[in-house]
Amino acid sequence: MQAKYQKAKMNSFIEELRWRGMLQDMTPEIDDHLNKGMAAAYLGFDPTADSLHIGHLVGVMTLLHFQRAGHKPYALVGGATGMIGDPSFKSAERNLLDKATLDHNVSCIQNQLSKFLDFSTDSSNKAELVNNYDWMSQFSFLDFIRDVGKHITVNYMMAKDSVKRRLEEGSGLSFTEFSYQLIQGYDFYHLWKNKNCTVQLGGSDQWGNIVTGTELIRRMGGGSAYALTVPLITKADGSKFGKTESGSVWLDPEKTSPYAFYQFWLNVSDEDASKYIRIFTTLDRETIENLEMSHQEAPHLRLLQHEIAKQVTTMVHSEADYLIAQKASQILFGKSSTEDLATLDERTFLQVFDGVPQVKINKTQFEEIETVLDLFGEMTQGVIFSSKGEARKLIQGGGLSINKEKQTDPNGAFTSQLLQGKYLLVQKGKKNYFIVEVTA
RNA sequence: GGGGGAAUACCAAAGCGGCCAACUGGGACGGACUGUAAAUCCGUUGACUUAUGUCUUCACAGGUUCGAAUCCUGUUUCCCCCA
Repeated sequence: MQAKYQKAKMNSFIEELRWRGMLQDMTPEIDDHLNKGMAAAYLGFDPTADSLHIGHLVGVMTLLHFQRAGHKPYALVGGATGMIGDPSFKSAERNLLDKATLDHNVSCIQNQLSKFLDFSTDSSNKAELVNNYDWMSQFSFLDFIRDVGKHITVNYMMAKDSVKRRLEEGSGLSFTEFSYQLIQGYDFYHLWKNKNCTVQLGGSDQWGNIVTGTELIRRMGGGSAYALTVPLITKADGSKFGKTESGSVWLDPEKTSPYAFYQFWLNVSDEDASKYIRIFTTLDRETIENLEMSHQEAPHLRLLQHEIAKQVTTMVHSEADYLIAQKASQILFGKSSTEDLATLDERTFLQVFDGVPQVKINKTQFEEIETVLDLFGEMTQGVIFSSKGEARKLIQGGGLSINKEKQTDPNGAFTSQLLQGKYLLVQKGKKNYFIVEVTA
């Protein structure tokens, strides 16, 4: 009875990915293999920055589903491969990072990963973190060339799409990047040999590298291993997923505030929402399908977006951060008043307006302000408006608010009070915010 | 090398010597509407303490004229045709 249940559960991994639209490709006998019992799989993360961004979340979710199906996930952070640079679908040779930066990045990323998977010591399928620098750094070049390089032909390596493309474009490819697939392939072999890791998961751009790994395992160890890839995330309008005007959406709250993170998901388009809720949340199929039906009935409520934003923000940050972000969003975008704005504490206020342009003025200047327009003269040095005329026009057009209060008369008396005793929130149009900080 | 044409605001593109800070379209920004969306409608788009006012602008430098984006001369750049 127990065995039967286990079996159904194991198999569910592929089924799970399939209905979530997270299955791009897999090697033939993988489902039989997973049905036999607990298997181990790994998925690699490139330490190109000191934080993961939401693109990496797809890999994280893949590992998470794998673990939930009763298997053992390894999250590999590429301390060694990061030194080489993966040429897959990159148009140009990459810059190399120095060792110190890489070390820093590796530890930051490991730290982030530890949040998502179950690393507790009592379960047999607990997640583990590995770093390929641990085994690659001791490998001498001669040994590597003899023991690994001998098993794979250059013809085979050049046939890979990722390499072929670079050769055809004529942009060239250094030997360093060319050898990347061998290193990654060897990682797979190493984990297979020492950790009984038989599956490698990855984005569809990793297919070539993963297959080099299964090939190495076959030739060097006479064993079999499997590959499974997930599709690259796309957006309905064709633009790149995971980018905003201000750059990548990071998981590190220092780089992308929880509020901005929450906003990113809230602003997902209707076309993408169904896809993303399957990929980025662990909600079950029934719940998602019900939400979709409700969404179709009342699209303006954007239930899907709200749910994605809630789930993902809570998972990546915390419930408290989610609640703050939600409250801040209501204040900023709902019908709110100066009083609502004043209820935000300073920390939240600064978090919400993280990255918003700021101008400092001193107390004397502040006291000299008589009309609304005075604030936008030399005092704020063209940060908010390039000229007073521009400010005047916008005010007359009804597009300026201070502390959420619409200003309609440029020459009217300036009556706004400071928030937290030192801030003024200037809103130019709907989404352009500026903070004026009054210093002592 | 010879001949012809063009240079106007973010882009495109109008512009009888006075009524030109310069038609119009796009873009951008703002407002209304809305779902922090799309579509639509409206407004702004040289600067100035908003004034039916002043100043600086139509490749650059000069000139004609009471008055020049508009006419003349030179310079630069671009396009086309002939070699």
